[in-house]
Amino acid sequence: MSAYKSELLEVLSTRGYIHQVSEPEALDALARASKITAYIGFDCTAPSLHIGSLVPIMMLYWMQQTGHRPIALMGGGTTRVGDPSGKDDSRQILTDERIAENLTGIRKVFAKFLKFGDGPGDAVMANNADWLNTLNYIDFLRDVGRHFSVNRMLSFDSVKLRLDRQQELSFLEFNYMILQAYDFVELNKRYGCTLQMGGSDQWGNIVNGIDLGRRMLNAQLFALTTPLITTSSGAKMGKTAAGAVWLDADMLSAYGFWQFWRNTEDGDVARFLKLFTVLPLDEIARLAALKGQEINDAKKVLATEATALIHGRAAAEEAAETARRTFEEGAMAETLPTIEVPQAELAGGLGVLAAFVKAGLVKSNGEARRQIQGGGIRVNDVAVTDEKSTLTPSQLTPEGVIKLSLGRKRHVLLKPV
RNA sequence: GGGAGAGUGUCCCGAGUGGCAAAGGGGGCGGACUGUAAAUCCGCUGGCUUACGCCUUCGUAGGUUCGAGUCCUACCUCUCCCA
Repeated sequence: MSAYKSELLEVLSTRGYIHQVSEPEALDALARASKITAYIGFDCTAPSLHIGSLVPIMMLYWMQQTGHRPIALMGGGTTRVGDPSGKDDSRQILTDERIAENLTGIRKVFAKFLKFGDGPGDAVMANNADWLNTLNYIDFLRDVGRHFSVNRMLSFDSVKLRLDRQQELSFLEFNYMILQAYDFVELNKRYGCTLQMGGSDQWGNIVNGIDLGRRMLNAQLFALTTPLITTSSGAKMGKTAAGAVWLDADMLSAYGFWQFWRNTEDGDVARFLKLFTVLPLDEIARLAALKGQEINDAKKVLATEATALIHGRAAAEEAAETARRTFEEGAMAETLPTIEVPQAELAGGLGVLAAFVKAGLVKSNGEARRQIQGGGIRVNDVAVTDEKSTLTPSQLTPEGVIKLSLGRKRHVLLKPV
C-alpha cells in the first residue's frame, strides 16, 4: 500500500500515522532528497500531556529516527487564545501563570523521545509566546491579516461547526487559526521548517499556514495529519477509571499506565503496537497473529514497550512484574501503589470506608458503602460485607501491609508507618 | 431599542402536574460470564450518618406558599423574530 520512496513517509505510513498529506509526491521527494524540518504544536491546557498527544509525539520521534529535524512547539502564546477546533464550547481562558506552569510540566516529556541540541539532527524546542506575545496589533493586521479572507475563514470546519450549531465563537478564538498560521511562517523563517504535523482536527489550521507561507514568503509548505485514534468499539481513547491517561509519572504511575495498555481491546492490539511502540514491524506482525487467550501476551508486550518509552525500561519491567504477581499468581506485590497511615490510627481500628477513601479508590464514604453492597470491595482478597468493619494491625500480612481492592483490577496497599 | 423562547443532578444529553434527591438515556463504576478483552445480563451512579434522619442541589438574587425545579419580580447568559 505504501508507495512512498522516502524513509520518513514510508515509516509513518506503514505504522499507521498518516491520515492526510498535502502534495504527497512533492513531500516524499523532498524528504528523500534532503533533511526536512517539521513541527507539531502542543497547547498548554493541562499540567501534563495525555495519551492523546502520544501519536504526535511519536511522529516527532520517527522524524528524528529517519534523519530529519523535529521541532516541538510549545503553545505558550496560542494557549492564551484557545483553539476552537473540535470544541463545542469556548475554551476556558487560562491565566498566564497557569499556562506557564502547564508549559513546564509538558516540556519534560519530550526529552524522553527526542535528542535536543544544536547539532544538525538535533531536535528543537520552541515556544510561540516568543514571537506572539510581542506582536503589534496594527502591524500584524497589515502584514499578516491582509492575507486572510474572512469569507474563507468562515468556511473552515472549526468555525462552521460553531456557527451551524449557533454556538458562540468569540473573536478571540476566531483569531486562533491566524496565529497558528503565523507560527508556521515564523518557524519557516527561523528554522527552515517546511512541514507541520498534527491531529486530523488540525488540518484546517495547518492549511491556513501553508497558504500564508506561500503568500508571505513564497515558500512551499506541507501538511500531514494523523487519524483520530479510537478504540475498535468506537470510544475515544484515553479514559480509565482514574480519568485521563496522563504521561507524567506524578499524575499517573508507571503501573497505572502499564495497566491502561494491558486492558487494550483485542481488535486494537496490532494497530497500537505500531503506533505506540518502536518494535520492528515483523515482530509486531508475529504478535498480531496471536489468537484467543494468547493475544494477552501481545497486550503485555504492548504495555511494557509503551510504558518503557515514557517511564523508562526499568519502571516498565517493574510494572509488568507487579501485574504478573498480582494477577497471575494472585500474590501480593509490594510494588503496588501504596498509601501510608500512622501506626496509631491503625491500632485504634481504621474504618474500611475511611481506608478506601484515603486510598483514593472511592471518592466518598457513600460510594464506598455502595461498592460494598455491590460486592466490589475486598480487604486482603476477602470481600467486605459489613461497612462498619474496621482494619486493625491483626490484618497485616507477613509483608506488613493490608491490601485494599476495588473490583478485580484496582489494588492499593495500606502500610502503617 | 421592542417581542418570543431557553438555561435541570458540576461528565454529557434530557423529562419534569406545587409534595422532588427529581423520569429516561449515554458515559462511568461494581457484579456475573471470560482471557485483566469485546459482546451480553444485573446492580449502583449528590454529601453526612450504624440508623430514624439531616444537609446541599434545577442560571443568579429576592418574593408568594405549610411546602417551589415547578408560580411571581428583578438581574445575568444564550437563541430566534422585529427595528
